[in-house]
Amino acid sequence: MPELPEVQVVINFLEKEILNLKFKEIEIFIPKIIKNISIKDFKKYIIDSKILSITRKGKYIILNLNNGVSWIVHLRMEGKFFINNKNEYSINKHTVALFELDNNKTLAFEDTRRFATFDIIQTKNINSFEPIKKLSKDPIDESFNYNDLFQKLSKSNKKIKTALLDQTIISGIGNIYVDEILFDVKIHPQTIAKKIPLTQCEQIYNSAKRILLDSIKHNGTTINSFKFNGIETGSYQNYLMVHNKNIKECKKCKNKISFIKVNGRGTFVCDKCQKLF
DNA sequence: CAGCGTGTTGAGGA
DNA sequence: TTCCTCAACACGCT
Repeated sequence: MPELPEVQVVINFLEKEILNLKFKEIEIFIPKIIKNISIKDFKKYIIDSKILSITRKGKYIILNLNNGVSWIVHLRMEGKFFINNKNEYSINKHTVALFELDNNKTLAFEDTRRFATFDIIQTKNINSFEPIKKLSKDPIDESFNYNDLFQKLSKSNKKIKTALLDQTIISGIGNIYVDEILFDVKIHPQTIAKKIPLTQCEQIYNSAKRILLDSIKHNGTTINSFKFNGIETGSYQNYLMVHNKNIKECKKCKNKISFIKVNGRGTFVCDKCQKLF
């Protein structure tokens, strides 16, 4: 499900539903999701704590609690939250965890492929938590600077698509939006990153920002599984220009859209519109 | 039945 | 050492 827009939509939903509530009982069905702490301590830190704020770093969701601790969630491929009235959620084989809240509702977490992660860290140490420490800024961050992006890309021998998926170069972008961004700026995904000039880096930044914000406005993209209760399913899939197997020809030049592999990732590209540098 | 996938990491190679 | 690639993670869908 999740790249930056989908993660932000999940956060917007959670903010509306669970801000200022307290966690009560917790059941963990798939223990391996909790990475850096025991189940016992995970429960100890979360039970009876109040959710003060929910923030995002790249694709990480960070729930800040009133005991100085933060619960960090990464949805990876298929992590999903569900909010229900108490006793109305039915536990199934994909249920990872079930949290009882102090307003007679429950927060459930499901993950079909079991790649999602939970971590617990002191809020003041969030930025030294290794996976977050390594993240670069995302394109909707006000302080994002495309000169910095240019500096990083100009040192990289990776293909531009691979570089833009590297969360230490720029965060928040995944396999769908990277294809959309590169189509928008007319750059072929196999272009070597260091060959891209500053002016194109500025365009990449502008496109990325516009596309990600636009997608958030449409509640994200639903290809297979991005849906959860309490919010209408995203609709940005209707606005995608290339990354969708139903798009057979280029919306700009009518050329056939190619499907290639770039570093093992399925990639949609218009060979006519997108220039290889 | 085989192949594929919206993400990330660690092992192994250059 | 540093940079890069690719398999692995786990499971449902085509």
